[in-house]
Amino acid sequence: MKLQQLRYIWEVARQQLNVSQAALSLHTSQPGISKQIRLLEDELGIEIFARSGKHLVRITPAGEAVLRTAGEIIAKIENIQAIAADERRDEKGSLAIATTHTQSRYVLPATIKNFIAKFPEVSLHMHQGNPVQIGELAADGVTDFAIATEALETYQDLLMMPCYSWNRVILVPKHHELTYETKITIEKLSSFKLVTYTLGFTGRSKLDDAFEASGQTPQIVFTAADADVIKTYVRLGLGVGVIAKMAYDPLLDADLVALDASHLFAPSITRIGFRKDKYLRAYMYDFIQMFAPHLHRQLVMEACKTRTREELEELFSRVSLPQL
Amino acid sequence: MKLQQLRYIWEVARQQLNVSQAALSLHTSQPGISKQIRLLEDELGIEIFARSGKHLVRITPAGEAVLRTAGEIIAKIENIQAIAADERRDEKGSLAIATTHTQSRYVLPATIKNFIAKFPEVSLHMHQGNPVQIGELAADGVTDFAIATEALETYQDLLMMPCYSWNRVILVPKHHELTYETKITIEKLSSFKLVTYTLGFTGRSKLDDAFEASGQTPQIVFTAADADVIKTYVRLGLGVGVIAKMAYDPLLDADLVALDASHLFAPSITRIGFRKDKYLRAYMYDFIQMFAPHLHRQLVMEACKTRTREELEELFSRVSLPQL
DNA sequence: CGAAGTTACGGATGCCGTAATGATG
DNA sequence: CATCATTACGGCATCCGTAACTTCG
Repeated sequence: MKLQQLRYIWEVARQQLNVSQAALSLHTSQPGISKQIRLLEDELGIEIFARSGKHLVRITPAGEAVLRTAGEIIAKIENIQAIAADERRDEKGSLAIATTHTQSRYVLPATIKNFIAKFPEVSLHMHQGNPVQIGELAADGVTDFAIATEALETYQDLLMMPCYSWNRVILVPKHHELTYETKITIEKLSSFKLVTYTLGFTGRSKLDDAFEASGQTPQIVFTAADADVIKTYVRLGLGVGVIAKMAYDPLLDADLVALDASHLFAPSITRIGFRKDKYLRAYMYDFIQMFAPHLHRQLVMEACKTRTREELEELFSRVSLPQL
Repeated sequence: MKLQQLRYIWEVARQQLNVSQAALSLHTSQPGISKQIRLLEDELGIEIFARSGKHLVRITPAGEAVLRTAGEIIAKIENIQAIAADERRDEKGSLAIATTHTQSRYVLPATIKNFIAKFPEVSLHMHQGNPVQIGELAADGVTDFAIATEALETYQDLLMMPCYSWNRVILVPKHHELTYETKITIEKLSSFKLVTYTLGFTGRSKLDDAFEASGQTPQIVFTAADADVIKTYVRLGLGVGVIAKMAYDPLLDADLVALDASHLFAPSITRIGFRKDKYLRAYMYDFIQMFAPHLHRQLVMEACKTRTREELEELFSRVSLPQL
């Protein structure tokens, strides 16, 4: 069994069983991969991929188990390389982040600006997706970090740490009637057509919860995965926008008015996470702290030592989160 | 980086940095290992072993981290092979058990007899040692299982499951005055010279606890790691023996009398354990159940899923242990 | 018939073992 | 001086890439 072979089967699985695609992404030849997979299967005496004629059509049950283990091995190999690079005080490296539009467009730019100033030799790779994809990317070891607000509890393998708490603003054109309200209520808001995030994005669930709790049914006429699209439709007069506060840019969005809605919705918490068995390069700890100042190296290391969600929550219960 | 190189550094570390020894144990040549270690260190750009001249004298701090990770990788490679062997329904394999003299001499023979009858193609390897060594052997992946009564709580990486509960007998020559006592007390026992287990072996701590609790100081004149030695000295008239009940053989020890001492000491629990990240072959599940019938495959799998000691204890709190 | 996987084959890399050399205590 | 690690070197396996072939949709 060779490491290459494990990388090959892993990449083939990642590329939906397309060997040619895997060859491209690994910068090698298709026949080489094909052959090595065959050799590995022969050595193990089992089929990892089920074939229909010459095509790989699915992963066998045993293959599932082998691939999972192979993924863990590959991650640990990368850990060894990272340990060595840290020991060498090598400033070069890469940082791959999976996150949502909201984060990469509105929150991360400031952090990343500082980060590249301090670590000019680290190459950055942003992967955008919905929270489920983000979780998978980090859990599969494709990215170093996942940053998102929703749906990240579901990944057993990810260690998630709270970064900041935030709430929403109501976005309306200038002189909209809501701008004259002294205190907007959920009931009042229910009477308007709303434009907000798609289900599963950027704390959308808390918004639904608030309406549900007050017994109102919101008139949501349009949803989008990112605030830029929402703003566009608010400008078109489609309805009242409800977006994350950090997604309102006072300069670029000067034509719109943002009304604070913290009293209407429960705050959401944005988290950063990574695989539990991941070795973090020194600059990765720095990145985390630049993004969330309370997450200093010491605290992150302690979080890594926790075994259960309860312990983890207890650890962070003593930490006060920044409010956005 | 190659898997061989990881195996090499791992074995060198295991052999107290003796490359020649590692070469022997890996059935290869010393220069080959030497060279591959150098190549790996060059590739990583760090030293894994610190050298004084040409001798490896210690492991560098970075080397510690690399070696730990290498050990995990090697274990996972073995897991892949085990998954494949199970899938092939291969009855061949090996089972390495680290345990104490008490277990291998008195308790395991029955289990092993059944096991080899059912799995004649599995080769068995017994490693004997003190509880600390036993824990290390299993934690390092040298053996599949650790079976012992003491000191196994300390290994974070091992999943320990209770097998049976047992207590002690007092061992005396025939017609010894204790054989005429209707109910032996701790106080009475304190008045005799005692021969029992060495500290750290076979539930010795419970024995000390019982004397401590009653404010007595036992007169322990001789200790040994195994009951055979203890019996020998009881036969010599050195003192009264206190051994595990299962170590008394009515046939072979017919010249001695075993007096039940369950009322004097708290019961001890013997446990079986293995590395948490270990894949268990089908026959390993069978072995566990042959040794401890309540530990059926389903239960062991559930135990593997627990994350904390509390969860684990809760799982087993509902299970009644056999009493020996 | 085009896309994708397998077979065939030649070249080059590199791993392993033997033998010789160099340190170490 | 005996033990142990490193260097030197030759043979052999094997891994890779190109080219040709085959199969499936």
